[in-house]
Amino acid sequence: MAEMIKKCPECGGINLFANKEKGEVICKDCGLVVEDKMVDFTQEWREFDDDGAEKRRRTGAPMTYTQYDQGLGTEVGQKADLYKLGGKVKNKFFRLRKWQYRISTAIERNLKLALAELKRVSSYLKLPKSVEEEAARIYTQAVQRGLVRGRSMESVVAGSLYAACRRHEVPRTLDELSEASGIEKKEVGRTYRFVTRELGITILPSNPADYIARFASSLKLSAETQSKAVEILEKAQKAELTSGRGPTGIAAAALYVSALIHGEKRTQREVADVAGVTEVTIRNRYKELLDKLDLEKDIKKVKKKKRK
DNA sequence: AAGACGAAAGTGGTTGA
DNA sequence: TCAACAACTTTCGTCTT
Repeated sequence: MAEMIKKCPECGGINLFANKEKGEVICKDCGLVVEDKMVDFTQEWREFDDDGAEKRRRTGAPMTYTQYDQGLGTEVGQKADLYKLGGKVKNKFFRLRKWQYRISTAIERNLKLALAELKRVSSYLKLPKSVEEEAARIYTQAVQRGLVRGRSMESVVAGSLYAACRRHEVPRTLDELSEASGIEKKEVGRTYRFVTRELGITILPSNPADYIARFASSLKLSAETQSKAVEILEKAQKAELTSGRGPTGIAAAALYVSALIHGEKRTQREVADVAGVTEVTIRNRYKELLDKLDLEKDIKKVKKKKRK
């Protein structure tokens, strides 16, 4: 692409994220899909002979997981075909058809409802389409594996969405998902863990830097403050202050310090609220940051400036 | 008076026997 | 399966601006 889009037309955010795999550019602040036509023209296979080419080429209706039957459908035997068959075989096919019908309607009815719910929550959170698709895929798998049994459909939807967000590095906090779906935070977390474990979905621990952009914009902090916060985060990671800690807490603390240094002071309360952690957590992380990264001088500088 | 700080007790989840 | 444990929260009292 000759020219990169620098700002999100929706919210003016500068934190755009190019996901080549999905062919999209996403604004991490508001989730808007800024550009979805990053077409990859290269062919990912080579053709040696007609046979191989036949197998690898694909055409057909596009498949999507946000349709309950993925845009495809299977029915056992068409009626017209069945009457051509003899007695025994015909009976067998009728039995199969009946079972197919029973199983598929049960699953499909559930899926239809669930996907409607999924779309609702997803649009409430302004999640990009790619995340919605992923979540739908995860949910479909969960249903097929019978993981919904004993759990409410809504909580599994929320869990799937959360997992999809994490995989696409479009982080939403558990609190936000909880609010959007009306499911308790604990429950969302529980089903999230359950579903990812059962389906063997590996999720990289979320990077605190991913949260900075969104927190900063809801606190109306400047771009310098934001990049300083990311800088602090990097140092913190090298000092091994980040492992084992909640990423939102770290992100919040880094942002708080960075705001102090740039004279854009926000109270711990304010930062804590947007990050969905408590002031105490911010204080703890904040203290650690000061201890290990000697940022004291930076803060003192600001204080001196103020006195003048 | 509001915000920052710190101690203490409680919660939910992970881990290791 | 249970107890120890770490991270985080809630609550509350004290200090600072």
